[in-house]
Amino acid sequence: MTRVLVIEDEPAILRGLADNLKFESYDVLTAGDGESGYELLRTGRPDLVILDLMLPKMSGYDVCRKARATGIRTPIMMLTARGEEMDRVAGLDLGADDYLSKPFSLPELLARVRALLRRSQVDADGPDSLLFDDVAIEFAKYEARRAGALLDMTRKEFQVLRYLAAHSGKVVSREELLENVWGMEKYPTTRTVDNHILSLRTKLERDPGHPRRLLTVHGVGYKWSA
Amino acid sequence: MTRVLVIEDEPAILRGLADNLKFESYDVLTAGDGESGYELLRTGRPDLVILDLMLPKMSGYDVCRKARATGIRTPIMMLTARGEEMDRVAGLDLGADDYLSKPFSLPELLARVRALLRRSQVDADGPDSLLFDDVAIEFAKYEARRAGALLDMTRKEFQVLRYLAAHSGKVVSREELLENVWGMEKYPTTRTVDNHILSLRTKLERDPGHPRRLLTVHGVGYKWSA
DNA sequence: CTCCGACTGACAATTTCATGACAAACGCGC
DNA sequence: GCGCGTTTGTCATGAAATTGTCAGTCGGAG
Repeated sequence: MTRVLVIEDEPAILRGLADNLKFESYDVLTAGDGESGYELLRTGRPDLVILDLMLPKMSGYDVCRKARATGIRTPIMMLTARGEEMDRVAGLDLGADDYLSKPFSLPELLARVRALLRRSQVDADGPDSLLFDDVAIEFAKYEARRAGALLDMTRKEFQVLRYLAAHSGKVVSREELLENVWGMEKYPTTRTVDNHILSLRTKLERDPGHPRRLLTVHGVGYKWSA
Repeated sequence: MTRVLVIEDEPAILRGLADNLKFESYDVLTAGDGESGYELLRTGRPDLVILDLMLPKMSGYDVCRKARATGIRTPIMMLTARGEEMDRVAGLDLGADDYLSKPFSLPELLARVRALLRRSQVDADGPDSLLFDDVAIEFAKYEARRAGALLDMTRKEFQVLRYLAAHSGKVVSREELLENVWGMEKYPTTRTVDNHILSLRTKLERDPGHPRRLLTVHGVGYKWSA
């Protein structure tokens, strides 16, 4: 069963969310403050977290940041109180995956929960690390080394590489990459994908001009060759 | 060509959508109310429907429900007006595949349209792999090996081969191939088909001069012999 | 304000595709 | 078996589509 962790200090809202999620047949964990919430996030193996911004002991921001810093990639939906001037972008950059302002409509929250879960299922099966040639990559740490030396790779590059590696061998179209790595709210051109492939190649391939790992399949897309 | 049906009563929006979809080289059908929209949905063979919720004569809900009830599985993207208290859950249960709230960003709509279309095309006919003689083919990887060695095959070759193998034993006319592999809007010469058969034979047959897999049926077409 | 990553657009390089010509093979009637 | 019209095999070539690459812009984070 899918497990959802709700971290929220207002008992009425916490209760309402928990009941409704249970009714939708999710397994529900709850926490009333940031610290215990973070503990449950670490230990309870939730598939998704609904995280209030204003919390006792540790703020939602901090929970989110700390989780991401330690490699936890569980999808997080942030809740902000009415009138709170949440900087959506800042929140998303902390690693939250979606965000909703109170008061929210319950059906909308449930729809977003489903959407997040659906999306996370796609890239959840990505590998935690990659080893090939003289390269070692740890996705949790966003760290890549080549012959021991740190490579300067960007977030997007990690994401693109991880998605390709998650579907090792299978050809992935540019559209599929855009949809799953960038998300539907963004809409760069397919040319953008090529650029990231290009930079990945120059960093990872032995001979970037004749790639052996990040392969082009003309007219279709790219594929990762393990 | 991919055909999109837009059912929307506000002329400005209808026009805008139609123009932009045409610019993206879709074939566009339009309807201004629910009833005529439903008729076009039944008779126009669209590949996707963009459906406004509030419509004269028959609501978007009803169009969607009626379509699903009669076995029409065309992907449907629903549009909801700003401030409308749309119950997304109810909408989803009616069988809509995606939603967007007005005002929406055009690029996002187009991205979602592409995503929906791609998903609906995933279950294209044909086997996932082929094994015969000393050849092994995996279509998802666009990879063909002969005695272990990679063959350099093009996208069209994979597509043609897959279609023939999907109808193993049955004779397939050139016209049928052109329609199903190239698409109805393209119309190359039947000579083009022969060329692809030729290259497939030189790559896959033990003795390309005396094919045993890709057989010619004089005056009719080709067939795959498993 | 400055830097860096992300994105765009242009152009070049490459790959694939379609066409047409001609030769070869086929089917059929004699 | 022979001749003839039709269909298919084969190849070279140019067109078209796709991708590689780079420089420059934009916007947000520090």
